[in-house]
Amino acid sequence: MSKVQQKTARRATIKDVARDAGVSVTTVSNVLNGRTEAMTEETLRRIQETIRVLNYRPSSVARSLVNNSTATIGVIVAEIHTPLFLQALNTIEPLARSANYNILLSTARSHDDERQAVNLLLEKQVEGIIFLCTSAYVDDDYLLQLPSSAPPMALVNRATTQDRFNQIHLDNVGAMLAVIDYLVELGHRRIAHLYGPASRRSSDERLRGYRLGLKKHNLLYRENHTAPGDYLAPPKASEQSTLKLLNLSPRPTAIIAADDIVAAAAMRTIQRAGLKIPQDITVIGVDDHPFCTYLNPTLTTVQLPITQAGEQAVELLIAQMTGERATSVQKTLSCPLIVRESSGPPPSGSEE
Amino acid sequence: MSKVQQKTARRATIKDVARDAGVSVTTVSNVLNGRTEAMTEETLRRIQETIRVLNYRPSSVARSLVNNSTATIGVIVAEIHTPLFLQALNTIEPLARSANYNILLSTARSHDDERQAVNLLLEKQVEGIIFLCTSAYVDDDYLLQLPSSAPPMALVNRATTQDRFNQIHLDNVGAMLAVIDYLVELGHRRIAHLYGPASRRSSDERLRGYRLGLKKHNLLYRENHTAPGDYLAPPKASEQSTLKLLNLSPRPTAIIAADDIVAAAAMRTIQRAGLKIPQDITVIGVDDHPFCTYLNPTLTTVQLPITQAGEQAVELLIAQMTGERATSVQKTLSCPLIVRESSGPPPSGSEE
DNA sequence: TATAGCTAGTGTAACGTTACACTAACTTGA
DNA sequence: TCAAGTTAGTGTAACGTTACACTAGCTATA
Repeated sequence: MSKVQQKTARRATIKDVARDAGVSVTTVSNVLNGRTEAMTEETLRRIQETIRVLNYRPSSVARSLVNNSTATIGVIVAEIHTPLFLQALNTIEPLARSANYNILLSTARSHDDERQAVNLLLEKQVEGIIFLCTSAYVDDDYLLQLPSSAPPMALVNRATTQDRFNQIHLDNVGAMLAVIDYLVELGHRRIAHLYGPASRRSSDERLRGYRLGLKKHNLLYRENHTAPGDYLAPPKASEQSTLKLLNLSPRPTAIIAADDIVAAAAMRTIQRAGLKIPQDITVIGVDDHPFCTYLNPTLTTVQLPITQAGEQAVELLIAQMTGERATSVQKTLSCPLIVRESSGPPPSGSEE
Repeated sequence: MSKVQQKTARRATIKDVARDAGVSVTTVSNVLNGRTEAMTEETLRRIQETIRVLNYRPSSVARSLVNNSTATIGVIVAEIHTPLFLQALNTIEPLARSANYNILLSTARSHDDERQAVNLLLEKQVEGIIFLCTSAYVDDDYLLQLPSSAPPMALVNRATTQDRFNQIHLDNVGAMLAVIDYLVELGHRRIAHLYGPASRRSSDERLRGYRLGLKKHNLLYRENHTAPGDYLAPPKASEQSTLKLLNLSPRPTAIIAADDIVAAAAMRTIQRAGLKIPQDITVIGVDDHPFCTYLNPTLTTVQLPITQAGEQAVELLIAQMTGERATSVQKTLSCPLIVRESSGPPPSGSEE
């Protein structure tokens, strides 16, 4: 048996190509970078053939060093309880790739994790960082201390005090206002809210939107119409909160859940209590998980446009990285209400 | 106003640190790499202080070039219709990071996309590639042509003819056998199957497991007990297939869906036809999406251990990259049945 | 007091590529 | 015929780091 191929061959370099093709490295480099105007067909052909034979691929590490650019965007995904943020990568990556950027991915479960991830990405010389974040209350101490040589950043749904960063927020307050408008329009007067975990900024914002919405329509905010709907906790908690609401007399005619998971728990509890959705009670979620359309009835919900936010983050970053725009941008995306089967008018005779 | 800080400062390099600390670059490099034995406290302190002041971070690009190692693993996610594959990143990334590897992410929607992603990752000099894949029938032409300098690869759920790659497969046949065993044990005799899209290898494997299971228990394979349950198509198709099964007389007492999404569509169809799950009919899914526990009733399903597969892929790659193991490994993971509320004994009097 | 050995460093090639300044050989035209 | 211009290249510093070979200055010992 002839040992035709070595176990682990050394990667071919531009020098190997130059030597085998009988030209200088500069000429090969010119071919690699499309500068082929002043070049004989024969030379071009010979170089291309040599590249093919040696299975040569330029080292982007070396390129990065000399060009001082890695063509890489770092993405930190800090929210893992919902797949929405990871799924935004399905849009972010192709978009970045079409602009010739790669995605270096980090996940973060804690503030320290995030900090470590940022340091790692900075060492890797990424040219931009996207935070796909929890709206947890985290401070941004270390973000503020970043050197001026730090690349542009885009924070999706992440709290910060600085407008030196691009920021894309979700209009949680406005979304709740729209939900209440919708419910009142349908005739609901007793609207309950299963509020999210205290650790999330979004929980407060939605609760605020809920209260503002009630006020707007001259409805009383009742303490006992709210109960915890912690999507980070086992569903048991949300089920108990739902039961508590169902036992009120008069019963609320609509429940706005903290998110779709809590809404699903509420739906099960309601159905097991022998009530019909939406005939007896309306349920509305938040997130617009894909599974909303698989529930029975399908779930009316507030859509969180994370994918859209991710897209915009990429575009904002690329505009800054290419020098097309110098300043950072802050924007707030509205969250549309997606009406499905779980919402409808309150049962007749439900007036107080 | 004094111009204390430039708008975009140049990144500090090891030379800047050496100059400011009054030592050679070698000494700084020694500090960076923990070789501080032969060093006075004073020198060490001065260097560390200078690093802090200049906000210096070593360039991993330069390190990669000289060390000929990027400490990066490429991950290609080729399955985007289900979040399971992307969610595996929640495990893969921390695991890789704890071994000091970064994740360079690519998504792939087509064979060409995948090919392009591989080329990109090779240029980026990743030290290993993980395919988190569709089980679509794709050929592996270009994989076979990769040079011997290509890094180790781990294919999760991806077809290939070569055992030069690490491979982790899912035991679809065994899973279906186990489901049928379970159903027969409960007393079911008329078991239907909503089979997956023809483009997926897993669809065939599960159909084969279905037929083998029936045979094992001396049950007749009936053509009309199978119908398409294409999770890539709109749910309408699955609903119609379910209706077709419900209209059979005698009716099947159990339906095994192609995946959880199809199972959810089947459940809705069944419930709207006025039948109860599992009292009138059992429904079983495949995937174990998180939403299985939010359905009403909660869905009995076959768990696809993608996360576990991802973990093992990382471990296999790292073992090869560190030279701990030279050969590739092929393994098949079993897919456990997760029994929840949607399955139970057939209705009494359902014997033929 | 010569020298071997130690301590705390230093100097520089090399990694693979690109940018920039250069040039040999040919062509053109007055 | 020769200067100027063009064509098709070449040669090398530089990017930021590490590895490796080197050394100045001190101490201990015979």
